[in-house]
Amino acid sequence: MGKYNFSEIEKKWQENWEKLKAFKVDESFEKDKYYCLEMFPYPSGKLHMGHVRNYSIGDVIARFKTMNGYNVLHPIGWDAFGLPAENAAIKHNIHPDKWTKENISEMIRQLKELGISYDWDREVTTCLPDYYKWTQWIFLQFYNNGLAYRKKSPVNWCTSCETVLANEQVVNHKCERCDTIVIKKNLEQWYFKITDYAEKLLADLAKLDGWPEKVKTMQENWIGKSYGAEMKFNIEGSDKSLEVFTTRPDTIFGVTFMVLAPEHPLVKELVQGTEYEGEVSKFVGRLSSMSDIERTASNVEKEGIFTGKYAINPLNDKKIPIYIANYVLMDYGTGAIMAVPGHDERDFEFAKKYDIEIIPVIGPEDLDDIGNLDLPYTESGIMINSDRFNNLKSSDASEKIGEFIEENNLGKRTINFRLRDWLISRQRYWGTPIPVVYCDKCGVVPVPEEDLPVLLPTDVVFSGKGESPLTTSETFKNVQCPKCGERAKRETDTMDTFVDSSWYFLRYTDPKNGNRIFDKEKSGYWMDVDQYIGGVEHAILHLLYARFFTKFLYDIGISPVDEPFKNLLTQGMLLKDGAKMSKSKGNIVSPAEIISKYGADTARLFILFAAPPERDLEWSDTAVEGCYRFLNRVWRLVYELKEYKSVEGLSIKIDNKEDKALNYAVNNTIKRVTEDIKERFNFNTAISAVMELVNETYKYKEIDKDKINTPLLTKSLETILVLLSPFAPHMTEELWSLLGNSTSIHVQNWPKYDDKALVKEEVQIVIQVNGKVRDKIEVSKDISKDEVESIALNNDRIKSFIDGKSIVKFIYVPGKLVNVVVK
RNA sequence: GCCGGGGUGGCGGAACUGGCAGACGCACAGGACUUAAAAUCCUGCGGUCCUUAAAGACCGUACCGGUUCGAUUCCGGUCCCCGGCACCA
Repeated sequence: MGKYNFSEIEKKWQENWEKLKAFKVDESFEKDKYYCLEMFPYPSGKLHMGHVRNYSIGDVIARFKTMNGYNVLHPIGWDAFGLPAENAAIKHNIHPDKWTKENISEMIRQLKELGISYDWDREVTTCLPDYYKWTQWIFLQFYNNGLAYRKKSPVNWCTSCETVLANEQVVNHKCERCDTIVIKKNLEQWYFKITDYAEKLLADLAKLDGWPEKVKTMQENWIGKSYGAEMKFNIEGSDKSLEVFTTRPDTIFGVTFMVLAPEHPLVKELVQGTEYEGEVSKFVGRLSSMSDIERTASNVEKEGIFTGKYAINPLNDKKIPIYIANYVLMDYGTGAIMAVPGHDERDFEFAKKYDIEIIPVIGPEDLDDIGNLDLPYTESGIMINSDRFNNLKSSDASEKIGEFIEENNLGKRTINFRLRDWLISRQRYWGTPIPVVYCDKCGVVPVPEEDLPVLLPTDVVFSGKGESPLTTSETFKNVQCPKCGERAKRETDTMDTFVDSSWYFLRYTDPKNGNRIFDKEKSGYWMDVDQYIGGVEHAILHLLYARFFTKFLYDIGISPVDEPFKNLLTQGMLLKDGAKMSKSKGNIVSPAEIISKYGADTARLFILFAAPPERDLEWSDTAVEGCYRFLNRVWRLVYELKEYKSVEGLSIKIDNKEDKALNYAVNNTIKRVTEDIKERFNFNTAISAVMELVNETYKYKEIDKDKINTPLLTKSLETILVLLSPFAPHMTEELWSLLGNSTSIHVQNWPKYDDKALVKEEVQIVIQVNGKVRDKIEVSKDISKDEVESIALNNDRIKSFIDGKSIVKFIYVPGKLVNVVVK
């Protein structure tokens, strides 16, 4: 008998699929489309198990949809700009371009080894000019619409590497490369105005029924919408005033002090020339030299300093001291707060420490004595000490006070978001150049569309220090102003790589288009992405940015949809020995190792069988072995029985008990596998179901040789192979052709089950007494309640349990169980 | 602190709409085949008790309580684990 030689089989079919372009997309637009997308990888050079899981999940879905008659777009590409390439350049003296391209070809090889059904003609690579030209084009659209702007603002800075770091390159407040604590530095940088879309990004989360609740909640929290009021507090003895934002206008009569962030622009002015100036600037200086980690660690004690100045509460003209303190953040709200120690934990702690007055203004409804109120009281309740608003419910008071301040021009009701604008400048070489020129005469001049792409130069020096390596390229830096033709300087920063990945799914719809970002008809046909699959670590950044881009491109008439991803599946992490697989922990299992030992089909099968896709997956070497054994078992079964392959079109006749059982199993398995894949993505139970059918078929072949129903047996074998084909594409293809089929198993129609085969004449009914199973009986499926009742009550075993007791109730769930309730 | 997910045999997990808890697989044990081993095939496999045995009884889905004829599933409360956010005014 032929042995299951996985390495030979896998190689053979991979070459075959490649030659035939087996998974090339049909662009006729006639069939219903299905766009199945896995998050494209960074080309690190090596696939890890997380990739294998990601692409295996996507591949099963893509193949399943194809077999169900959909025109499936299943592309792959490379998120190819980024820091590791530049680090390699510094460390190994290899150009990022070369390093990246070598990694890509290595990863292509590994992906092909896994047998994923990609259309390799639609590859997208973000570091190639034919892609980043359009990234730059999008930048210009943002710029022209006022959504790309420059601003000076504090950014993450590593003092050792002498460069700006992206948020994602700051791990635990430290530089991921050298572990130096990151500080803030004031730099002029480019931003995308994502805050203009805060409201839409939040509201449209409600449309995303196919997204996990978890991801939506994370985005909601990240956007952080809060309703409140903005109010002006005049400063005593000054024509200046302080603006504050509060979500609790109802507490305004309890304001006993104000606090400014140390970076607040008015701080200097408030203390200038006063006895407080020295101490205050010392305090501010000390805080600004602190790293984020020192300043914002959760257990840091509140500390502050009095400015010597007072503000006036606009509602009761009360004079309140102005402080500066570490716990107020410049980048939320207005950078200044009205402090209500009676009803806010933080203000309370501060007031206690600096001995500031505390006035309660809200109490619980059943409060008898204000003296008994436990402060700080942060709940809602009934207003006290609040002049004409006394005795109102605090929620109503919020409204009333909001109206009052608007009527009296003291402020306005407003909404605040936590979301900040997106800083996209990076002092990096290996990224998309920002298409902008600075001219002494004309100022900021965008590069005209017809001059795109602004190409990355190659004559640069990688020192790993200081400014962008692009500043070392004279040919790049020095240009003519596109407007006036005078000498000008090119922007030498590149864009955050998250910009590149924010629109790649749109480019897949028309990846080769040289004239436009993508064809309208094509993107209209393919978008939106029906199923997006990736790690939950992208829940906020990538998925929020991609939504932002899509909405913007929709608004300017480019994107056909305003939400990119209809359904999102976030896969769980891979664990080994209870910990996340990671290089630093040394608990990595390499896909290459598993593939060479057991083959890609086993690797795929295990990773889908061991846990449902959303859950974390614990690696088990012995369980991998088990999956390998299962594939061998299927191999032997089909190999041994291949001579039974029946003549096409022969109808299946079922007449004995064994045939009926196998026929039931075949149809039931089709039903279960179909539902498990289609409705729940529960690949683990789908695979279990196929295993059961394999077991059944093994049993069946042990009956008398002359009793074997050849067409039925063939049907069973073919069903096993077809149902298993999305999971183990190589082995099933080999066995399929061994059974004499001339077309690929992967173009077969997904099997349909026969309802009639699933009807059992005899059903098993469980008999319970008081909810406990006491016996099981076989009865006709159409049996009436009265008949069941009489059978149950005359059953000897049941009799012994109801003997001497009276029957209170008789419950019959048709086809399932009866429950005799006795007392 | 807030938000999300989870807690079921020795292990991964199943039970989809309130109806037989533990499918399928792993590990383990016993047996068949074999000179032997591997592979393969068969059998057993939640706990306690009882019995010569067949069988049977009771307990059991983190914990406590509730609803129900019936709860892993629904409700109230408690504990623990994992993930995200966090001085957000």
